[in-house]
Formats: sequence, C-alpha cells, structure tokens
Amino acid sequence: MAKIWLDLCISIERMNYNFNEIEAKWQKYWAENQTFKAENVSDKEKFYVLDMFPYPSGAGLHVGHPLGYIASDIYARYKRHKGFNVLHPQGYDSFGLPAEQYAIQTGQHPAITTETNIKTYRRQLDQLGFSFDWSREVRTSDPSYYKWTQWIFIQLFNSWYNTDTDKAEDIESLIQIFEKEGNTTVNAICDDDTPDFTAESWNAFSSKEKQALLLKYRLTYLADTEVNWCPALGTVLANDEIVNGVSERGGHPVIRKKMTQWSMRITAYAQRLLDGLDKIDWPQPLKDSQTNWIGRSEGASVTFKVLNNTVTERSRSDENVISTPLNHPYEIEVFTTRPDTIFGVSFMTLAPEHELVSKITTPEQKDVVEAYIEATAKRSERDRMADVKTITGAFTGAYAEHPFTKERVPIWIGDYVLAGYGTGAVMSVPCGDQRDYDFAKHFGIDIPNIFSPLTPEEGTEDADALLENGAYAEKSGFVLKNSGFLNGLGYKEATKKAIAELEKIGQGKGKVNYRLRDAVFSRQRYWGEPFPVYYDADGMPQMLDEKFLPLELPEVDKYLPTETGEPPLGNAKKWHWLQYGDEGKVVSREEFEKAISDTERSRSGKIKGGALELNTMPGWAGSSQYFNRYMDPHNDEEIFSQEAINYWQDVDLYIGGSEHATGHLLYSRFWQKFMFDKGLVPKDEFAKKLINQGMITGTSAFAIRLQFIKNNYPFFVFVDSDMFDSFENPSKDSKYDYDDNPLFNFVEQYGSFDVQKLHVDVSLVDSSDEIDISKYKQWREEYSNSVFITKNSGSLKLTREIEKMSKSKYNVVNPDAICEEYGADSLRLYEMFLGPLEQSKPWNTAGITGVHSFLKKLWRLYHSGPNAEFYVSDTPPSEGSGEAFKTLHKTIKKVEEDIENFSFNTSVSTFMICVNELSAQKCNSRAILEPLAILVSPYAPHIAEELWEQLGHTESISKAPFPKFEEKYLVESSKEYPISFNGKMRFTLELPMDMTKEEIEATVMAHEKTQQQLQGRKPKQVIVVPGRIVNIVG
RNA sequence: GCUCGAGUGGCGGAAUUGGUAGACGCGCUGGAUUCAAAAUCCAGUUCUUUCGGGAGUGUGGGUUCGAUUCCCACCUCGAGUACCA
Repeated sequence: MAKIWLDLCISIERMNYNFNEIEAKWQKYWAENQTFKAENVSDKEKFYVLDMFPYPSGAGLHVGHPLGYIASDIYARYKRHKGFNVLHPQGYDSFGLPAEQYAIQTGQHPAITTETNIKTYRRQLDQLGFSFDWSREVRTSDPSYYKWTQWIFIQLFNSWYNTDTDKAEDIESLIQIFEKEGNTTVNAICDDDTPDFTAESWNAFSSKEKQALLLKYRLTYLADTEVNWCPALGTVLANDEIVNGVSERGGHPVIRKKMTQWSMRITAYAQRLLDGLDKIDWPQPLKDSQTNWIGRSEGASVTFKVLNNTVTERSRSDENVISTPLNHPYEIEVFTTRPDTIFGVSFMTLAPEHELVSKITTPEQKDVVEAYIEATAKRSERDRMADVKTITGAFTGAYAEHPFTKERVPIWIGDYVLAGYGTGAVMSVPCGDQRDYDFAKHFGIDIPNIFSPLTPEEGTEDADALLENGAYAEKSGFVLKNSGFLNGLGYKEATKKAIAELEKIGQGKGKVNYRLRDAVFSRQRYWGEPFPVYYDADGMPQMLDEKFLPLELPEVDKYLPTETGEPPLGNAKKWHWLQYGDEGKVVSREEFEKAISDTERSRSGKIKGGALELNTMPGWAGSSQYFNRYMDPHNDEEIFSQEAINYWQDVDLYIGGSEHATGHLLYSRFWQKFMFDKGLVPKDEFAKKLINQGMITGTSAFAIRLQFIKNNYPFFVFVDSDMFDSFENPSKDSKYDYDDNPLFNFVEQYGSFDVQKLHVDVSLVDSSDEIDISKYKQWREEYSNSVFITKNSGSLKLTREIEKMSKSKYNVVNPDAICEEYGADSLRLYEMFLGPLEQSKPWNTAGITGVHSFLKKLWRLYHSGPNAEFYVSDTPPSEGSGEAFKTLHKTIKKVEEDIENFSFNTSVSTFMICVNELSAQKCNSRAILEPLAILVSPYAPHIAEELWEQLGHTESISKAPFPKFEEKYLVESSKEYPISFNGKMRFTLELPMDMTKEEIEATVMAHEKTQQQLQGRKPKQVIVVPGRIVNIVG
C-alpha cells in the first residue's frame, strides 16, 4: 500500500512543473549537443549579439548583473527563430586590479584566483540558461588571446597618421617622405614639440635620432607625460579611471607627475570619433558624453610675442606703445574660441607649469613666481577643485605685445589655466570671460570694454555698466567697439575677420581644439598584458618580431614594486630579450650580458635584444578588440581570418553598462578605426546598435528600533513600522488608533526616544515586509533579549528603502538562491518584467511569485489530462476556438513588436494575458499550444524545450521557426466605442465596424445615456472617428 | 554651474501616429478549499461621493473636439561632467 502511495506521489511530482529537474536537463542537453554553436560559413543571414564581457570578481554574480545578458539572450534566441545565423559569444575580461591586490595580500598567483572566479561565473551563467556559444570563449589574460593585443600594439607602433589621406599609414611611408622631403611638407599628426628638419638633415641623423623623431609620429609612442599618479595603488591612471579627483577603484588621491609612458595617439582620431557617432544607433546620453569627452571647440590659435626684457625695462617710463622693431626671443601661443574679442585682451595668463614661465620671469618677480609655483604644485587636484572660487596667481614681470595694437600686455600665471588643455596659455579678455574677469578684479587689472549692446538694459545709459557685475560671455546681442578693424561687427563676422587678419600678419590661424588627450597606455602593474617591447643599447624601444608573440608574463616572487620603485615586472628574474638571428628568448640579465659580451657574435650584428618593458598594458587593452576576436577565436595565424570578419562584419546589438561610455567604448572605436585604416576590418564602427541596461538597485529592509532611557540606561524597543508610522502621524488613517497604540504607553512611561534604523538581511524578510522575530534573533544574537512590540506576535513589520545593492546593506540577492527556489526561467522572466531594460529599477524578490505562478499556469495548459498528465488535442480547433486563435495571434503580434523594440517587460505581461485567456477558454489544442511554446522560448527556454519535447519533437525548440502572425484572426466585426463628453469618457457603446460616421452619430445621439449626459443641452459639435472614438462637445 | 534623462495608485510599471488612464504583476481586503498551514482558485482594490456622479498622470499656463503624450515656464529626483579659454 505504501509503495503504491509513493509511486503515485512520484508520478504526480512528474506531472508538476518541476523546474529544477527540467532546467538541469536542458542545460545539459544544450551543452552536449552544442546547440548554440555558430558557424562561420552559412547561407543564413548573420546576426551578432554581444554582451560586454564581465570581469570575474571574487564575489560572483548578484541578481543585477545578468539583466543585460538575459535581454541579449532573448534577442539572440528570437533571431535564431527568425532564421538568422546568430553569433552570441561570451568571455572574460580577466586581467585587472582586484586579482592583483589579492595576490599582493596573499601571495596567491592572480592566474589562480582568476581561474577560480571564472569557474564560479561560468556555473552561475550556465544555470541561467544562456545560449552562448562557449566554444568561442576568450579570456584577456590568456596568452593565446593577448598575443593579438600585443600584435595590435605593434601595428600601432608601426603606423603614423596622415592628415591628407585622413587615415593611419605604415611608418615606412613616412620614413620615405622624410628621406626625400624632410618633415616640413608632410601633414601628419605628431607631438607639439616636433622640430622641423630637412631631408638632408634627416639622412644625416643617427639611427637613435631617427628613432626618437619617429616616436613623435607613431600611433603608440613613448613620451614624458604628465600623468595621474596614484601613490596608494602604485600606478598611473587614465582620466576615465579618476572620479572627482580620486581613483575610481578605492577612492585614493591622485597627483600629477611626469613619467615616461607609452601613450596612444587617440587624438589623431578625435574628429572621426566625433563624426562616427552620427552613423551608429547608440543611446543619446552615451553619445553626448563621448562628444563632451572629445570636447571639440572651434577658434583660433594666436601667437603673442614676448617683449624682450631689457627693452621692456628701458621703455617702462614711456607710453605703452613700443614702435621700435624688437628681437623677440619668445612667443606664446594661445588657443581662443573668441578671436573676435582680441581687442579686449588686457593680460595673458600661463599655467604655472608652462615651460616659458621660468624663461620670461623678471629677476624682480622671480621669488614671487617661484613661491607661487611651489604652492600650486603642492595643492592636489582635489584641493584645486574644492575651492574653485579662490583666485590665485602671480605676475611674471614680463610683457607680451598685442598682435594688432602693439600695446604691452602683462603676463601672469594662474592655476585657473590648465597646463593640459590647449597650449596651457590664454589671452585673457576680462570683459568677455568670467574667469578672466574674476582674475582681473582680484588683481586690479584693467577691464576694458569692447561690447556695445544692441539692446541696452534699461537704466544703463553707459554701455560699460554692463560689466559691473561680471563678464559679458554671450555670443550675441552686441557689436564690437574699441576694436580697431572689428568695430561694428557681431560675433560671427568679427571672428572670421579676426582670423583673416591674424593670418595676414602671420600671428595666428583658425584652429580646432580638442579636450581629448592622448591615452596613457602604461600601468605599473603585474596582472596585465606585457608590452612586446625591449630597449636596445641606445635605450630606444624596439618591437619584438611578430613570430615571437605572445610575450608571456614572467613569474615574479612578489607583486609589489621593486625596492628601486620599478613596476612589479622588475622583480622577474628573467626579463631580458635575447635574439640571435631567428632564435629569440626571454633570459636573465646575466645571461643577456654574457651573450652581449661575446664580442664576436654581437659585433656581427646578429645579436639583438635588451631589457624588456617593465610596464604592462591597462585594463582597456584587452577589451578593445575582443568583439572581433570572437569571430575567429582560435586562429593562431591571424587575429581573425578575412573570411570570418567579412562574414560577421560587426556587432549588430551590443548590450552593456553606461559606465563604459568614455573608456572602453571610446578606445574600442579608436582601435576599430585604426584597424579599418589598415584594411583589417570592413567596418569603421564596431557596433551598429548599443543599449545600456539600467542598474538593478536593492530594496533594503530596516527594523525600527527606539532607544528610551530607563534609570539613566539606554533601553531598546523594536517596533512594527506600521505602528511607528501611526504614532508619528496620528492624523493619517492607519490600522492603529493613536490611543490604542502600545507605543503610547512606552512614551508615557519613559518619555522621548531616539529612532534607529537597522539593516535587515533581505533574504529573511517575507513578501509582506515582515520578519519572523525568532529568525531575526537568530541572525542577530545581540538582540535576543530586546523588547519587540508588534501587531502579530512573532513577526516584525519592517520599512523598505531603495539603495544600491551592496553587502554592507544586506540587500544583495544571489541568483543561485532564486534559481533554487523558483528556477532560472522565473528569474529570467522576472528580471525582464521589472521594467524597461534601460531604466534603473529596484529588485524585490517578493514579486517573483507573479511570474512563477504564470509559468505554472502555462505548464497546466499543456497538462490538462487526468492526474495533470500531459495532454493536447490534435483535433483542429472547432468554431468555439476562434477565440483561441485570436488570443494567439494577438500575442504573436505584440511579442514580435516588443522584442524588436527591446520592450521585454511588456511581452511578459502579454504572455500572462495570453495564458490567462487560454486557461479561461480551456484551450488544449496543439494548433495553439505549439506556437505558444515557441513564443515563450526566448524568455523561458527550459520550460519551452520541455513542453516542445512533450509535444513530440525531437529537435531543440531553438531550431523552430517563429510563428507567423496572421491579421485575419484579429479582424473584428464590431467595436466598443468610448463615448466622450468634452473629452471625458462617460460610457461605451458596442457598434458594428462597418457603420458610417453619420450612422454612428445618429445612433449615439439617440441613445438614452447620451440624453442623460446632455441633460437637455444641445451639443455644439460631435466628433466621430470611426473605429476609435465619439466625442460630444457642448 | 553645464549636459542628458525621469516624475502616473501602497509598490514595480502599462497606455500604437494625441483618442476608453492605471494593462500585467506584487501587496492589501474578503471568500472558497484545508484539522491547520502552504499551495491553488474566485471577487474587490486611483481618490472621492449624498452611489446620480465628480476629480485625477510633479506644478502653472498654452495648442486641440480631445493631452500621460505636443509647446512654454517652473519644481523635484537621478546620471554624467566640472576652472576646457
């Protein structure tokens, strides 16, 4: 008897929606059958769906991480149903700081930590049922992958940017030009300090001199750069790795420091990076932030001649005009967006770091200037930002000559001028720029007015009065005065004219300036890509031959900088490159020196090599080309085959977080454009469409604890949040009478209290925001003797607040637990159901029961047999099932539209409506349920596969074509018209669809409810929109 | 400060080109089932009301027969950026 009972239980169990079993089964099936493996050769149209690959952190995934992955997976699965050959790969951005920090603390090799973390990630990703083609997995820290990161670095090194052809070209072509013409005719992007040279001098240069000059043109180059040095992290940071003056990771202070670093000449691509934004379908805010980051501004560069000190001294007693031609030793180049205001210049300001400062400062001012420079150098970036209001500066004692008026213009230094922007010098026009104005006011410098307002403010007879409270920075509403040849002109014409005149006298030209800086590419870290670079006997960098790649990371004893302050790679015992003919290897310093000292061989020129680069590449190196590598990830001969890149072309849909706007997404676009120039890729933008998924925030739970004082000792009482609310706001209607509120007694007895809100672990809280008091006491033993006043004895009502998900707030929800309790399909549906993909929205586990019971209802539709066994009817739906077809096709239409519009939340609702309707119709027809399974499968793939199999199919549902929508099932013969009065709907009326306007009006007007609404009034107008609405006005 | 985005029930959120505001789900209330609980099912749930209705999408104005949707001004919140000449 017991046996029979047990069997029955088991069979019922089998009939129920056993998601754990089903999900494990299909995940295994997909893996074993390589269901989602994409082929590089196919007759099908390609579609590339990409997620931003994760950094595998030790904490694993929380419920917020997979949001984008779920969306992209739905889209990928949908596209497969639509007949596309879909590439949907995944991998790991596995170089990075946390693993290295962990290595420093524990001595554990970062590769080991990384491997462990990847295993966790993989398990967590697998359990969510993603349709990734794992055969294409890449890891940035894998030598077979970073071989190609190094390879691209070499390509960049061997390239220069030709502004005539507007693309990157091989460095050999530049050398040829130098040999024939020197560098004076070529239009190339290069360092600002590049000297002019002729072909003769080029040909006479030593090889070291040539190499040094070429570095000024290469797209990746070594230069002394002012960098953001973070002493706490022991490394340099890129601008996008600094937030509010401190490091993005860890929040450590950052100082400016000059260091020899590899840089990427991304500025060569500034304009193309800007222009390219127009042809990609990326979110506007993201495009805006890239536009801001690139920061294009149009204006002019103007050269001011510095007056010779001695002459200046002598002429000081004279008028301000110097007529004698002078021998100008120095020139100051400034960039201005307002060349039209050039006659308003009353001083110049240089950044304290400007190289001319020390050269032009007069002996009298030397002490003041030096003291000022020292003071500003001490101020950290953060201090400077904290008090922008404080105006500081110093006069150099030197003067420049105004290019047109030839008047003397005093030269100041001030830290409001940034060394890194433009030329690090400005022509100060106090009447037209607020910062110049403030500076002038502060130091009592002249503020000459050059603006004549078109519409003078009332009460300002004197136009100069408009400068009383600040500069006039508008670009309209004035004509110029006191401006020589610009008098009477407005902004536009004056700008044009001023530039023309500057060009005429050879002291300026129109110029476009970018805020974008070249990207520093060196990091003083261990866990990153090694540079394929060694330094030769001249100290010049040399690239390793491609055939020696990858240059693998050496082993080190410790991951900290060396005692001499060199990067961690300085600890490597073997880190010299030694090459003899075609043989090359990494050796120790001793071995290298021994080989070199073998004079016979080294003199023959066959021995090459030197110390290898000690820096490693930054985090963004590996992520700047991975999307292309996925196309042909195991190719050891090429970065990818031309066949693969020409088939897959580019990413059709890229989903990831908006925090990568000015980092990864800008650098990747830069590399893509470079590779496009080199003919390696067919598209100069790597992703057609990009979507930023919103953040999922946590819903923290708080217990309210009141602190009373009893006999001079604190005394704590936990209280129901409802009870507390009604006590605080007695007027509000609530479940508590003020007088009945138990809290009242406490207050009467002990007087006033302090309120404390204590975070409670959200996993202990039920769907009604209550926590079992015994559970709470178990979790927080220190409260086991506290007093709890509650409505229901045994549980405490909590308040909730939205906060970022974080461990310390006890609001992190682990997907593992959700999968265990509700299944991956429920989790997938719920994440989508929460709201629009791009929006940030709070997670609350309580709500998942809604989608979970939807799946159970769906399951029941297919299990209407006795004992809830699988049953579908093969007989085509009879006339009574017309409704079922309507329900189905309504759903097909909506779901298809929703997926195309990335509106995944609304399709989940649509599925719910569909299943609710079919359940009500008691539909069990195969003709309906089979297409329904396909519709659901992108969202809830496991249950769909299981139902599909039960329906008798032997192939995965992912191969099934998407159901075709047919309009005919939705045609209605009548419409329930809303009847509005003055735009307000008052009642509805069912009328045939084929009724004419006039007939509708007549029928509606004759209706008793209409008359009742009008109450004898005569309508002024009746609007009838057939098939939509009737509106009666009057 | 500047740039961008968003404000709709107790909560997450729906609402085609302007055309029945609050779909769907959570929560809540009542009921069925159960020894009981869970699960499940049914009904109700924007506010207000004299049960006829009336008001209502951050605030104020405008366009329109009709506005959550379009325009103007303002308020609040969020994100990015910050002396960029």
